[in-house]
Amino acid sequence: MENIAQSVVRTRVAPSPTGDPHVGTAYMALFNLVFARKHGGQFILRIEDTDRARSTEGSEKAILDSLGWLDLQWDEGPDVGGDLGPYRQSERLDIYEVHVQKLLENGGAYRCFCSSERLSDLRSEQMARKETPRYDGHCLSLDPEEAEERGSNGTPYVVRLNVPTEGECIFHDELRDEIRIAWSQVDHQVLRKSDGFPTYHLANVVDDHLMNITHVIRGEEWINSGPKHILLYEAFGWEPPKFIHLPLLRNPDKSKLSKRKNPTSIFHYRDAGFLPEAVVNYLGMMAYTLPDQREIFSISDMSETFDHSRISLGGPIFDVSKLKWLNGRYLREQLSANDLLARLGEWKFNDEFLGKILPLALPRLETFSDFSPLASFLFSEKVGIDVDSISGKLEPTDASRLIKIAEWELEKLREWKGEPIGNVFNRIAEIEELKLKQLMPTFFVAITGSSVSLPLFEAMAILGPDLSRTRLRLALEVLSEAGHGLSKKGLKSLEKEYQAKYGNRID
RNA sequence: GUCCCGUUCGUCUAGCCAGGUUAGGACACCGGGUUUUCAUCCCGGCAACAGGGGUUCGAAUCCCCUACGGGACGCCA
Repeated sequence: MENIAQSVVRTRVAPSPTGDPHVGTAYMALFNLVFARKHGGQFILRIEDTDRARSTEGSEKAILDSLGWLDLQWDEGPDVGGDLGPYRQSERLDIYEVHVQKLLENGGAYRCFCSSERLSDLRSEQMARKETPRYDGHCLSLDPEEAEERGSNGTPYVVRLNVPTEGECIFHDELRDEIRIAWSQVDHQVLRKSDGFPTYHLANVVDDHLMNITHVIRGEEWINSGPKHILLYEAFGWEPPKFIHLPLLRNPDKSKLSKRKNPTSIFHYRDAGFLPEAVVNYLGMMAYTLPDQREIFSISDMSETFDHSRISLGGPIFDVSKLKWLNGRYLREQLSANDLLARLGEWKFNDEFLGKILPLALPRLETFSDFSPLASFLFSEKVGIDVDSISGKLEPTDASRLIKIAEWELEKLREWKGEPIGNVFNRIAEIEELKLKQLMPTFFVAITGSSVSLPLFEAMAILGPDLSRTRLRLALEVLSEAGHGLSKKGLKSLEKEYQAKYGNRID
């Protein structure tokens, strides 16, 4: 504790802008934030957008917006700036380049010219021999000068970490004490890809050091990469930060929390009508209790009393029913009727949101009182459905298949708007050789809970991707409970079929 | 498969580090009360130290083994 007080504590959360803003990111951000606040330090937000195939601007904005919605305020970041920026890794390429050169010079890393074919052959050979797949050090034996020349001639190459062949890496985790991993277990990690971008490992270590991060609080999934990071700190002659690895949030089946099994997008909870303070409070309850065991607490309550040694290490299951109870307490105990009005206004009862619905509803109205039944599904988390209505004009098992396919196709959508959503269904109808009229009743009911409703594509656009996905999942559950679901085998063959007809799925 | 991390009610957890508790609280669930209904609220109930070996007068707590769960093994992060 004493050495924590001596230097200024700095923590960070470093999400990569791919896909939806994840509750796991918020969970990590919260613990980093309260740790920094407790010790009078700073909390930094850094965007790790080194995967140029998957990173998107939209996703970065979503991260900023969602963490902002939760009131997890960062002291430095890409939007607010700071003295040690830039805070977006894609803007720091020259910095990484300098450091890569340093490693190349001091032998901490080496150039590797192996083709991806050779690498994948190597991998399959190793798998066949039941060995752990890893790089065999082929290019390590290259003469460095010769390698440098080949590189400057334009031959594509990657830069790999030079890992000791013997001994073990010992490092400390503040919650687990000593962790020992044999160097023989550590792969010669690629540090710079052939496109010139750094990988996570390099960028992360360089940035954490240059941004004076004192405590790296991150998910348990990183423990095995610890040796790579320690090795990099050593190669640069830097003192490593302290590490705190938090247990991972889990699905009810105990696997790592994933959107396949649970709503993981922060926006899902916003759109489904949760209060940000309740969501944060719940996240704080995962793996942690305040010293006095309070259940209702704010970020500042948690900051004032935070003690990282109270973190429990079993992976907590993200259980929505307790979150709902907690949200209910916030609603009932913290809000007056007037507050509630204001909050409902912030949520969906405002001109902007209603304004999107009204043009769709207007042609379908005879009286005002027709409006609410038409639009109520946009204000609900889920809708009431049964097997018959869900099946529509399809056989129930076909409905299951098609809903699954739609889920996968919808995930590919970059822009969640009516027209592209419509295109998805048109494409499915075409490929499956169905008329849209046969296909759509199922989706109408799944999304709106009724066959009398607003135009579906526009309605889905308004509902948002997260709630739409939840409804499709619910429909699948209803079908499955009635015995019309997809078996494990069926799902596998569907995936193959899907890949053949529609192309690869994305994550 | 190899390595790493973990394991207290169905779930979140307290207790463990500094061995002695009827193993406590909360969610969920069940029952009762209040409420014109429902919800809230109140009362009650259910339910756990993964297993086996040590150490000790005494183990949820310290040590070892086993089992189980999870994670990592990418030019993803």
